[in-house]
Amino acid sequence: MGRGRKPCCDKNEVKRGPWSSSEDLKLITFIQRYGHDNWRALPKIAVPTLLCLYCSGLQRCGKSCRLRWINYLRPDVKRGSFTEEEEATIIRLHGALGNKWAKIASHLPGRTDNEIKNVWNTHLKKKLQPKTSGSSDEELKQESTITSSSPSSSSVSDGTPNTGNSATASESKPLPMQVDSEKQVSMGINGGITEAIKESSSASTLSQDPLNISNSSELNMYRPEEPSVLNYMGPYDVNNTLADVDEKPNGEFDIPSLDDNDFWGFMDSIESMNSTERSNLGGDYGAQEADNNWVNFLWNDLGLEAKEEQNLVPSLPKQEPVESATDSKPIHFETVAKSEGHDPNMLYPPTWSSWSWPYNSGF
DNA sequence: AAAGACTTCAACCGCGCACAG
DNA sequence: TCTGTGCGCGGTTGAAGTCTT
Repeated sequence: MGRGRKPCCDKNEVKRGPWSSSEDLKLITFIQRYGHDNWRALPKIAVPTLLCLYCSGLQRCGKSCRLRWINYLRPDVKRGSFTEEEEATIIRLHGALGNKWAKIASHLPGRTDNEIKNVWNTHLKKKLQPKTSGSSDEELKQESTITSSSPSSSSVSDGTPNTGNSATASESKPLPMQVDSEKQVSMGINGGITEAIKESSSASTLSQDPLNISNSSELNMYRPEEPSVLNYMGPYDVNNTLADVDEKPNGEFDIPSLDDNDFWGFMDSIESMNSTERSNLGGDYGAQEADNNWVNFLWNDLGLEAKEEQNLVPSLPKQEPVESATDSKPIHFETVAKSEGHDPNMLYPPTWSSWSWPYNSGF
């Protein structure tokens, strides 16, 4: 043997397994800053910048970064259970295409091939099994009714497959980091926000964007209630740590430099807290809800937002030379005042429409 | 309450394809 | 044409969660 493909990265050098919140944060800040034209190079860009005494940097294989981004982190990924309509579409397309998960996914905006593959293997295959083996005419008829009534069937036959990535404005807009409402509610870090979201998005949580809000009374509803990372009283001195996140008079925030050990240590500490520690905080800190903490922290607690009118993210240079490990630059975000009466103490959640997604490669 | 079985799904792996030099 | 490189895809794995006994 011996002549196989060269492995994309040295397994001894890259980290594997589940992603931590801070790794997610590092990945997304880098993608926002540099894009993802070259997945394999991404960790190489990231590592010298991120390498510091405390945190080991984004020591992930580019492939792993890509997977994490596509399947979990990208803003238009739709999470939560599949609707009956989506399931019917999968069944129909699987019948036509077979295990072409990526193709099937292209007809289901916001759904990833991996997710569809999982759903097929865990639910749909079993669901269909009794039908295919000993299916009665009644059952078959029922199935064909479901599939033929699927509104998305036209998009299949018209020969213009939806890429599934563009999330056109007329379609149901996915939330930034959308998760299903039940999961949202149990997420620890900003239970207040997510409770409000759940209440406000009564029947169709997926068809409307609960964060796309326009007046100040609605904004008030989304202010994080206690406990929040902003008043966290755990083992870290959060007040000191968060003092690094300077709010400027115009509503801008600077995320601390990536070699800011206090800040990143704090981020790491949140995810590493055990359930007892979380419950000691007195809030809705579920034992397994550490993932996405950074999402809530950034998007909701800090209210970060790309500047739509100035096209902030695309205007950043694709790559800036990093001269040395100590030459890291702060990742800088800006928030947008929602109105003239912008209250600097108010925490503004982002809206999907304020995201201007800069990358051509399918997003 | 505990142990084992089962389920779920994020992540990994290796391959094929496209493309550049 | 050949070779190397990178990306995307589909199959598979295994940790964690849930259910059953």
